[in-house]
Amino acid sequence: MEEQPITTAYNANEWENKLYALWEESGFFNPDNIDSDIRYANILPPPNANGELHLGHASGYTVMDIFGRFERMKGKKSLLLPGKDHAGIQTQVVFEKKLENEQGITRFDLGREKFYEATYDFCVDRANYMRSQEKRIGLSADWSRETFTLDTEVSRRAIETFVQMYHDGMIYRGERIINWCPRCATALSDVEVIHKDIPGKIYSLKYPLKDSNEYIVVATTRPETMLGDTAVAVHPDDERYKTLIGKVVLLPLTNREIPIIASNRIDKDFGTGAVKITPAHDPLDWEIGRDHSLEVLQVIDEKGMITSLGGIYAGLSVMEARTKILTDLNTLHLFEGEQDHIISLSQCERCKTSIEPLVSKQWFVNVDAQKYSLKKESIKALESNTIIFHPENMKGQMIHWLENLHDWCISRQLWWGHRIPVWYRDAEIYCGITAPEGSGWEQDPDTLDTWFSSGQWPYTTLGYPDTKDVKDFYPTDFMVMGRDLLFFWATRMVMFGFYKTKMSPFKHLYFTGLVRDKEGQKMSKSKGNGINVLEMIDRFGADAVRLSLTLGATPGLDFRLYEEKIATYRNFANKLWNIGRYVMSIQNKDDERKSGSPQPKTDADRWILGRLNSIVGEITSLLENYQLSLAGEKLRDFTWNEFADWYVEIHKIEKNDVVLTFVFETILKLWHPFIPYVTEAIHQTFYPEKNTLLMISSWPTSDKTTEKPSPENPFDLIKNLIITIRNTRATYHIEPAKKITVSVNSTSESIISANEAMFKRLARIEEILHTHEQSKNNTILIQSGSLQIFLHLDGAIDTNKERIRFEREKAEKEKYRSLLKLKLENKNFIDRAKPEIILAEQEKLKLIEKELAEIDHHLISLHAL
RNA sequence: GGGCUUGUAGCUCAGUUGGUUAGAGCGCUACAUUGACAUUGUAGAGGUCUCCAGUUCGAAUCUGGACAAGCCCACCA
Repeated sequence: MEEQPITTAYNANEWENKLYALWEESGFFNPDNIDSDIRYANILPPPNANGELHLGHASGYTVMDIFGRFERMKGKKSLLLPGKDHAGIQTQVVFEKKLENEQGITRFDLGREKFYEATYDFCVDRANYMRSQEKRIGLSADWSRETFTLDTEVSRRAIETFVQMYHDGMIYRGERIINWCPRCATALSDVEVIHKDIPGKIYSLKYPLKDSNEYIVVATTRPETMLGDTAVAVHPDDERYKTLIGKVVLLPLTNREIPIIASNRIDKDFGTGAVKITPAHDPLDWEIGRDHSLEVLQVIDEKGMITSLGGIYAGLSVMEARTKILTDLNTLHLFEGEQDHIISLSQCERCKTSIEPLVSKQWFVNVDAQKYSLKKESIKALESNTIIFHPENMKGQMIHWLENLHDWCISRQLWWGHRIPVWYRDAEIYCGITAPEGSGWEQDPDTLDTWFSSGQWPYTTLGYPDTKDVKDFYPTDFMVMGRDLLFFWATRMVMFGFYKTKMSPFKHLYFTGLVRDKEGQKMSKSKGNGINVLEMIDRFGADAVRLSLTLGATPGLDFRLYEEKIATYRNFANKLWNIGRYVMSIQNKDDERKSGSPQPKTDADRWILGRLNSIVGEITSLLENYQLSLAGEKLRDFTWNEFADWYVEIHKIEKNDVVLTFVFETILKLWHPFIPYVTEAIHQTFYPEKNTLLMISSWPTSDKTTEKPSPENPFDLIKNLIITIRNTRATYHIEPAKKITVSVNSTSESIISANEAMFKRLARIEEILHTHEQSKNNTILIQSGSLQIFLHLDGAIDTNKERIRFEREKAEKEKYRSLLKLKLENKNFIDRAKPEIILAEQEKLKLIEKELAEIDHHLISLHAL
């Protein structure tokens, strides 16, 4: 790639597109170009083809890409397979609106075929746009394998499953009560209906008994449905109504005769305890109606209007009918009253129109069929831990949902989607992939629920059953989705996967939380509190956005995002870039590459290499255990607080270019999955001529045999000593520029001498006096473990300040000492803890005792002053 | 009605088999421009880990309960 200027600050905008092109051209997004026997696969959730990249996508993609890149660097053939979803109902709603707004026409003006073609073109166009946005977040997906749910092959495989299930007796067509959206004019499954509690009224209506002056009072929130009542139900044990069971009611307004029946589904304590039964327009009434073979009268049609069965109310809308019926009942003195009541309103998930429960002929999946029970088989598989859930509790939720699963309505009265593979000729019915031989056959006009095809996504995309990709990559390793998709998508994939392929479609199922705003509110267009991902990428860089979406986020739990947060991660990317600039400046000066096997010379070298070694081990194991956030945070702390703040500073005094370069290059590799752009940018600047990619460099390994650092590690002693000196200088308001003299006694001499240059520089020391006599006049004692030095202050020391400083230190240490003592005197602790831990604790105690003794000693001499 | 989740510094959150002298980032205070970085550095203040009981030698961590917040599911008309 062309050379980039090494700017003072990292400029993400100037790098990102070029780096992405570099990766894409390398061909390594495609696992076929990676030489390995180990494979890793993650089928990416297909976003709706009509959409735009939002934070939800970005957070999922970041998780997927981090693991994809991690596995690739570990040397696996790593496949991230992208795709797009036709999103049946949603796309049709969007596109119909577009037609209406732009051309003032409906889908009927175009006709089914033309409408389908136009929608297809629209999707292709939008998909291209969407793809370009997916690339911006740095997604290392294999675009050569990208699929669309309506691709010929993908469709055929999804349809094949319908046919197979049909012949296995798991799919049937039946007349049942379903959720009907009058606006979308289609049936919906239960999950596509949302419930919203709204304030409303519950009305009490008097139903006169036949041949009597008595009434039975029923309570209802939907009086208009009374036109279709075919019974009144009471609980069999309800004393108030026991004598009425079996009697006949004269339904007001229509004067139809309907029976009073007993059903134990009725709650005696709710309302009046008597319920009007409308089998055609209420799910519970439908069930009761079926139990008692009641007549089903459809009085509301598919547009939400009263049908001709509604007599004088025919042609009115539901709400008009409600008002008129209440007025009419009032006139007849049959309206007893109304009460405020919270109504659970059912709405279409897509267009928010009120759902009308209707009886309709639809296709259903029998989830508990005799030959194969999707429900039971899935639960069985989940209970045997075939899939590892992140977080774990989602598994229980899925099982619970499956246990309560009803048959799934899969036919939609839409034009956009997979056409149901069933043909009719008079009474004949045929189910198959293609139309049957002979003439006169007509295909079912309905399409399949979107989730019927996306539920099969992991294997239809790979080409189940017999392609090479299936053999190589199925079952897949990893699946990520927002927690809101648990019931829509995850459960369907589990059910289909076990049925069709006899195995779990993925080994790990990872849920991201929902992104919320700074106040914890859901982001939405209407609230105007949304954050535009692409704008954030433009302003802060994709790496910053990636970090802001993963660090501090817990699987399955919502998290808050706001600009300041993204900005701090932009600052981190910049920090890394500038560490890179420092490392590069060393290299350029010497005009040779210093990378190689690092040989430690100083205590600092040994320290940083030891720390690096444990960080490599920790990060690797955290990532292998899906602990993204923790891995990233540890890495950031190491990079910034240990490497940059200490080792880089020390390198300015005691140079070991090989160690510096080695540690930095290792850090770059560890960071690459999280922040691919800035790390690759640094790598490309490092080795412009070498044509290597950090993206496919090998993941660092840790040396597990290395000895563990002890608390008396020389570098840590010096480091703490320096911190204590800085602290004391601040207490005494000694100007940072002012250098001071210290005295060192014999016990501390060797460590101080070995680190003299860096110690002098970092603690701002002028001169080190080596005295065997502890000079106490006009000096302040500073200690760090067994290390002791005395600061010489020119003026008289402030005994009061000193005393406060030491009293405070003493109190802290005494607290610690008592805790240690308690622990070590504890029999159970001594019995159970590992010997090396006990030893370490004992060592700590000894050290504390020694320090405390020194402090006491010092306090006495302070008193003497 | 059932289920799930959360409650740790002013704010956002870590803290994974119970043992660290409870952490980070932002914000705040005081200094600082020393060979990359002010998108920076040094130091500091700030927490009875929501509350109550229990298990334990030891609990932010485990158990039970209370309180608060949020989410999901469900056919109370």
